[in-house]
Amino acid sequence: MMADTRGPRDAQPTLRDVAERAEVSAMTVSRVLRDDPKVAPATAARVRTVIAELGYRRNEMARSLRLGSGTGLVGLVVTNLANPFYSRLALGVDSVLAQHGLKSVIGNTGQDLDSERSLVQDLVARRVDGIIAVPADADQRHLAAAAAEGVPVVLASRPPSDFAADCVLVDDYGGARSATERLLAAGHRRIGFLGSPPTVYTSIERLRGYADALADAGIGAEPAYIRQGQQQTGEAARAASELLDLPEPPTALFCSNNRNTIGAFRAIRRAGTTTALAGFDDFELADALGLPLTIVAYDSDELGREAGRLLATRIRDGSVRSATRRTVVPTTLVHYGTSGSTAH
Amino acid sequence: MMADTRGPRDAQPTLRDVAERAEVSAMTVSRVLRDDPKVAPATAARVRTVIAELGYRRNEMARSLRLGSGTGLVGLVVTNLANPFYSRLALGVDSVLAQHGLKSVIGNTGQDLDSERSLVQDLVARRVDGIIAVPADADQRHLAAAAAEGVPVVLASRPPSDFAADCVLVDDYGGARSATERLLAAGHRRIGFLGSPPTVYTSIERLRGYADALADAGIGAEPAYIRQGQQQTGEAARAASELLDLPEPPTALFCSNNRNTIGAFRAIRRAGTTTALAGFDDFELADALGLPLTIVAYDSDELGREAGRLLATRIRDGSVRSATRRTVVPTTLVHYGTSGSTAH
DNA sequence: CTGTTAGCGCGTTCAC
DNA sequence: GTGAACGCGCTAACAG
Repeated sequence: MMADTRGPRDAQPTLRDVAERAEVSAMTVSRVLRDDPKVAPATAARVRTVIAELGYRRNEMARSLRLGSGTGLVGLVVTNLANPFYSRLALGVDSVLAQHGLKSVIGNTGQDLDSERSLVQDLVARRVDGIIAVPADADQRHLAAAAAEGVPVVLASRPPSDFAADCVLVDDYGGARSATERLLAAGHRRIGFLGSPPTVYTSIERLRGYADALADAGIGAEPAYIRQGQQQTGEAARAASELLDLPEPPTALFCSNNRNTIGAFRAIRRAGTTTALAGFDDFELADALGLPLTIVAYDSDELGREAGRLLATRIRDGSVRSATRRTVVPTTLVHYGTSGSTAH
Repeated sequence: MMADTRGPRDAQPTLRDVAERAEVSAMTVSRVLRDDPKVAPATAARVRTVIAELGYRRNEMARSLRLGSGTGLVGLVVTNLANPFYSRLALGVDSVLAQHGLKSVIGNTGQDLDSERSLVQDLVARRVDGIIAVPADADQRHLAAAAAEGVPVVLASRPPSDFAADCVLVDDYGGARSATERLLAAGHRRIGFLGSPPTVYTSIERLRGYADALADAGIGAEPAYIRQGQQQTGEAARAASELLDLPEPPTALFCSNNRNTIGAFRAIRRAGTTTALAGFDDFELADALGLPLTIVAYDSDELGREAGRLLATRIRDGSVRSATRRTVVPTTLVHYGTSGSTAH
């Protein structure tokens, strides 16, 4: 017999509260909210007055439950929102989803597979209308399960493994390859590689692009020049320093993401060498480092927008099982010099 | 007589589906889910098997509707997620909320009051358990309305106007003041100010700190040295250039946020002057610009975490009407030189 | 034009 | 131990 602890004005009013006060049935209020023309103007006006007086707001959750329609919520699972790349992606996703009346529930996994798993399960339990994810790992069984239960899944930046889903990728291979080719064209023969853990798809592809470019130039990839696993700029700087300290150090470095590029930049500046630098992912102030820098750039907003579009289409069409689509966002090679920049 | 368009395996199974297949009542399944000990072990085992077979997941939305408990969702309203400041804030919020079993629904307003308004209304309609917002404007009636309806509101970075709410602020005044004092101590007498629009609280406070520091040094604030309204680095650079082109240009610039600091940096480098630079908000690579730089730094993650804590407390205690709390996050003055950095 | 009945998926109360 | 009834807030279908 616990008394209701909420004060009378604490609880948000329900449709019934409005109905009683307006002296009509709940149905009539419901119709007014739906702008159903079959309500007498006078009645509708009275109901609207009461709605305003009470500050009534329809409970969208209850509504979606009744309608069997979706919740209007989309899960967005990223590895690290603090990375500008992912925040831009999130922004792109959000901008497109907003146009479709969808809101994004964001979740940060910190590259941790367990977090990702429980996050996805929670999103499914909350009955999101779809999920956009940047999977942390090749183990994507939780995402596959969600997809199997009829929740549309779109992957960003990394492809699905062992299940079918739409995805938006970056031209990892091509971008890495052309950046490396540029270094080769500049006469470099000893080119180092710095990248994130080799379990990540993007890292694998970018390494492949790098290695193929070298191979085409008749240069075998030198394992001693390849350092993988650095996630933060600090680790990256250390790895770069190790390469620069080699008896026969590389004369150029290619970095598979902006964490590594920034780390490498710091190492080069400290070492005082003239090592050439190229990297994947653009970043702010890349033009202001006072070092020539070749960057593989791409539009991460667009990556998000495209993911949003793919998902919105799935949701609208309810086409859970139609053919899977894959989009690849192109890359551009940008050269930042010691003064200004030139797109290429 | 429209047939159900969903295939049999499309829909997520309900508690009843589990009950039928396990040949028990819905109630028993419900009990198993709640780990109610009053279920025969054998029955429980059978139910659990079916749950696994069907991949059943409880509908959290329906559950929260029935329980009258919250939705477990929190609205997070920011002005620009692409700004690292806000993405870190979001991350901080999310990390704390996650510990309380809450998820954040994110919304980006792009500093647009109308978007903010509709966003907040939508969040309330979705029955979020609370809202954390970085309000775009002094007009916060929509937030006040939400609070009045019993939805806990916490403001970050800017204080509530015309209503009561918890908030987490940065020491805008003190930070700006000490940075300006530092420039004064270095001998500067003509110090320019670059800031965002004067409608924003943080901008007002930071200007005040700047002006008071000057006043204490017996220097009147010179209107010609004050440029407000720049939101992006491009505009900021132009404004800075205008100051540098003055017949008697300032010998130092203080910038009220990192957009303006970066813009000013570019202008100074282009002009080739030795203008001293100080700014609010730390940013990556601030140490690598090859220019002495004084930065008012603070922990934006912590700002988010504190906001999350305040909100979580409100939600847990249901203390919608207890006294309002205000936290101020301290700032630190950091000096980046042409080689390395020193905290101060 | 308006109200009544029924039920979305779930959980509480109270019987058996 | 288990189940039937009832209701959370809302709305489609069917009366009147």
